[in-house]
Amino acid sequence: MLDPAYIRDHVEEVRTGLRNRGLDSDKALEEIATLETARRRIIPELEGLRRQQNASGDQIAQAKRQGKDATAIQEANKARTVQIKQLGFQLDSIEYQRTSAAMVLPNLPHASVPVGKSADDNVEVRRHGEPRTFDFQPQPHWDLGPALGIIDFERGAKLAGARFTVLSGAGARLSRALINFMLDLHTREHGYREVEPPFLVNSAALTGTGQLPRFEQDLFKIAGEWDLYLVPTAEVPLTNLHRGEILDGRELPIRYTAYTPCFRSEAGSYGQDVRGLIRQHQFDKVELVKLTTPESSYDELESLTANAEEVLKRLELPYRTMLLATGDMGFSASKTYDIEVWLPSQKTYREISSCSNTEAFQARRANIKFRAAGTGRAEFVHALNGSGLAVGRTLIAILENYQEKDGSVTIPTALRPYMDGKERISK
RNA sequence: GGUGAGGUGGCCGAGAGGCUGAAGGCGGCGGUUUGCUAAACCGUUAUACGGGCUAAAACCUGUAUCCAGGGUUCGAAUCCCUGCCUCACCGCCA
Repeated sequence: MLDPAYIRDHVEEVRTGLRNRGLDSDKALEEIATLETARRRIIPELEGLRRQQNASGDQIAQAKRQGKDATAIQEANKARTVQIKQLGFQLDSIEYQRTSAAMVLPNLPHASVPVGKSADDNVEVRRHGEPRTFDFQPQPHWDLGPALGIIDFERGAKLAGARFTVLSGAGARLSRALINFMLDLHTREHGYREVEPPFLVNSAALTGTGQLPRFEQDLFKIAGEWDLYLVPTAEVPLTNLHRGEILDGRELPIRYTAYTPCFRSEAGSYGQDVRGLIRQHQFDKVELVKLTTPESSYDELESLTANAEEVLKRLELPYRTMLLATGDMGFSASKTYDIEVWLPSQKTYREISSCSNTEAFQARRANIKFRAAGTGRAEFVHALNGSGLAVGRTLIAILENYQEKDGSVTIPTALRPYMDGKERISK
């Protein structure tokens, strides 16, 4: 959430930032500014009344102790109590409206983010590895996988419907190997603490990271009287671990990694990536989350992105890293790098990780603060997140990039210790 | 699912209508002492939102906050209702 007080005092700056994201927010900003002003008119009035009430309350107490009559003061207070209650409800209503309006606005882009309408305006910042040249026609994974008997789309559909898939045999094993490989890398070498969170989260957590209230249609909600949703990403439980806390500044940065399945309804994505494992209702992901100070958050974004890229380097998969333009960024992000892996069958780079600095946007929603060394004021942390990596898409990339003419797939060297030393998947 | 007991500051724990932002202890921070460490002693120690002062802070001041939301009352941490959560026991169960 953007700070309503900041919006009031910097309407033009906020308007420009949101316009760069392709959003016409004039009405919303005006509403927030107006509500904020109204709020600051009511607060002193209300507090003045309460102050009088407190003072005469003391008078009553004193009179009673001395055995005097205090009926007159009591009567005056009675009237004022009604007034205070009414004004209090009015203030609650204004604050509710103000927060509701602010909650649906996305984050402001960082100054280093290229202004642009769409993914076409994203900027490539680096590229690693050479796409392999094939002396045969490389197959897409949706042909390779079923042919090897390790991916079963039909049976996935039988069990749960479209966009659900069964991995079996070496496919299931490869997926588990990838999860372990990624978690080991991030915990042993990159300093992240491994977490196994709940795979269901409540609405408060989803509000903290920004999925709610605006994107409920993208989530799977548990039926019945439960306030629970399937996690769309481990970013939600990991970032919310410290919701409502004030952290010791000396503990920062805090780095968490978790493997979770992720569940997304993919509402409105009909027709996109209908084939294969690219876009599923359920997929596995190893996530990276950092909570840090405002001073260090952009350095931490660079290292977090590098941590995710390292997975691809070790797996010897060609990728490029894109700096997203203002129009292509997610709701909560101030700045985002997408890592895209080469897919030979599509002859293109496809997103396999998205690494973002949300600055104080999520921290304000989730109320996560820190206090600099010992004393000092509590202020909002900066929260970062990134995929490290999406497991299903990594599996696709391995199948497609490491395929051989006979339809078998070589297992990347780095992964072999996790596959009982196996070098190849074949029929 | 049933029954019972509870939710007070970073933690433990008192308070049972006004004198309580809240005793006491622990922890944290600052200091005294010390060759260093420990111990001891002294001081200090919540958050949010307003107002004042300010370049900005510091600071001063007000209001709110004892799980949350309602209610009773001139006045609620304290009484009543609802919800949420925790613990214990029973049942069921990986």
